[in-house]
Amino acid sequence: MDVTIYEVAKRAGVSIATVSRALRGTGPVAAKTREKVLKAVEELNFTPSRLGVSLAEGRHAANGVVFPDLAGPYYTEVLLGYEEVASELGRSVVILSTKGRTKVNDLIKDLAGRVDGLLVFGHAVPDPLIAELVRLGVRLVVISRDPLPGADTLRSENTASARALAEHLAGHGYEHFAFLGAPLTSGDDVDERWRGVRSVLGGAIEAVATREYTVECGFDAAKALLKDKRPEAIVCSDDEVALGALLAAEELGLDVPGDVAVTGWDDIMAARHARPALTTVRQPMRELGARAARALDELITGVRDTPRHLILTTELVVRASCGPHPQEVST
Amino acid sequence: MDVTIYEVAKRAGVSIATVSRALRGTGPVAAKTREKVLKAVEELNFTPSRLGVSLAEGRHAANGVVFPDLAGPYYTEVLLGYEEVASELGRSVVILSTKGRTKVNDLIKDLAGRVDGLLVFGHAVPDPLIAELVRLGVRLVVISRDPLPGADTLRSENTASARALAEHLAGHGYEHFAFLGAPLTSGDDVDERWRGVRSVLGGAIEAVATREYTVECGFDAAKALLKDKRPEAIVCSDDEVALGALLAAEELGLDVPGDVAVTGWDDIMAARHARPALTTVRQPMRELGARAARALDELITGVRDTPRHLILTTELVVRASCGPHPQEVST
DNA sequence: TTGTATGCGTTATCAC
DNA sequence: GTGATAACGCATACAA
Repeated sequence: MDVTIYEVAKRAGVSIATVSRALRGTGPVAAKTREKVLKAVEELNFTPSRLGVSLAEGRHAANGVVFPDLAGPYYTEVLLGYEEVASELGRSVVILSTKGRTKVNDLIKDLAGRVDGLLVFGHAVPDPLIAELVRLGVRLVVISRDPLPGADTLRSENTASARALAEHLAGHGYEHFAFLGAPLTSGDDVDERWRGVRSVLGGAIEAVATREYTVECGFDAAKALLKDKRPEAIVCSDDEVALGALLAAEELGLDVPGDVAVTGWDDIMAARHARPALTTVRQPMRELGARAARALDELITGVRDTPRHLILTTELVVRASCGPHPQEVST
Repeated sequence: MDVTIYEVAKRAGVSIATVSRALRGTGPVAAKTREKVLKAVEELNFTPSRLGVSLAEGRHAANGVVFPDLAGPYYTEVLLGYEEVASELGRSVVILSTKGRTKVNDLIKDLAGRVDGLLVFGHAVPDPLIAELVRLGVRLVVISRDPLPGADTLRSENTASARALAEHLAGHGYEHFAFLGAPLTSGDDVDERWRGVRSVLGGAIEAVATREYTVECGFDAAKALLKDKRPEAIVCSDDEVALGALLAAEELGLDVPGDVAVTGWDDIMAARHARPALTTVRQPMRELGARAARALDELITGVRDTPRHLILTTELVVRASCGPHPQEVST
């Protein structure tokens, strides 16, 4: 990556304008000339400098993505869907993880300066900074959050699914519930799930915090919870916390769902393989990422310039962990 | 991100050279002048264009990473270690996934054109292309592979660990083994593990292919294997395949390790939580990524210009899945 | 159909 | 201490 368009032009005996035209097919070039150019390109092994192209075109041909962490399948799946579509659209993906990072704002601003648009997970970017980015004209898609002025938002449906899940559990006859996975930040996915189940179960459900949304944290919190008072059913914020809860129950010698029912959220691959198989709400993670990439592309190319707020549908997946069912449902 | 250095200069009543100097602290600037500049910068909300800076500096301040997929904790962990250190060193990370991608070579070349150096996982980049990249002068760190001319390579130790694992299993008295996870490409991690165990177990162990290194594939392959002839111990290429094998055994009503022993590799978080807890070989995934980032930085900055081939040490982690032990080992 | 010249936004080398 | 100005590598109006 050292040879420039000038050397190609000289070797082919043409001007750099002609080389550029021949290579990108913009403007007319005589067949014979084109051949000379291509030959020179071949011989010199020329590849246009990305920097030069970007500077001249006024675009990076790259998208950014900001996430808190990459732990667990959720972020990974969304990221893969995002990268795949971005790549299809000719855009690279620049990543930024914020967890445990100092000077997050600077990092995010720097990132914003090297891409045409940004995908942001939940609260990985502080709200004031989001507002500032919007003000600066940065194309933004925010995932798993309430609608935000100036940016696209994209999420899976939570409230109705949460209600459906709660009603299903109530149908099992349970009367004492716990919601594991604290709804720390309002307006995000977990908060919506919490509100959804509570709107059905009311005072019969109590929120219990986990430090993070991981198997480990779910395990710790569930163990403490189950030792203390024992709810009949634990509604977890996500599958990983739920897997932790299953392990905690086992360690305490409790049967699931016999002694305590457990449910998750997301339907990650491990949910189906858990013992017992996990009742959960399926969320289209891959598609979330893919849609985000397309939405960002629309914003960047200017096909659309008014923000859009999309909600993807989810599906209640009933398996064994929430209790016995007359006719076995397999998924 | 629209205001240029010229507007700042005009507003501050100085030249662009002075603005640049004031901002990056290169060259002398009168205290009073600096203040004027900073004020103008503040008022206009100026941020130097990444493109302009990169073009002038002749560097991208970005690293690339090419992986086949992001499925499972292994790639994710390495990636996080890599991104963390790269970020510390002031470099962004541009990702590229090759799985199911057409025109992989073009994508990789494009990526190479927008970064200062590349981290490559195993065989995510075809060997001929690696050679070409080396020829083009691209700084390269290849992970989990045999040493390669012109590039750094970095991996965890495999052979000795595999031998230790095999000897441990032999110590249990087993006589018929299977290696689950076909060593498809020679010179990579799984191939080394296979050779290592075979060097100890000889004809007593047989290789069985999995389509990929995932729980699903491990499950399928293990089920077929266990239905057919039943080895006393299954040595899996990695923890995910091993988790699949555990599930397969359970589905077939087999006890682990009573009916069949199972071992993994990597020591991902789920290994400790598996039932039974998985005997495995711990590999420092995070550190692998971190080291890769530092190595790349050395290559890019020119601190070092001869390739280095590093091997990180691993640790045999004996848990319950390989059989009963006199004194219980907990990890 | 082709070439010239300018712009893109910086940094850095010189003069002053 | 400061200011012109030449790179950096390309795309593209505009002229020819």
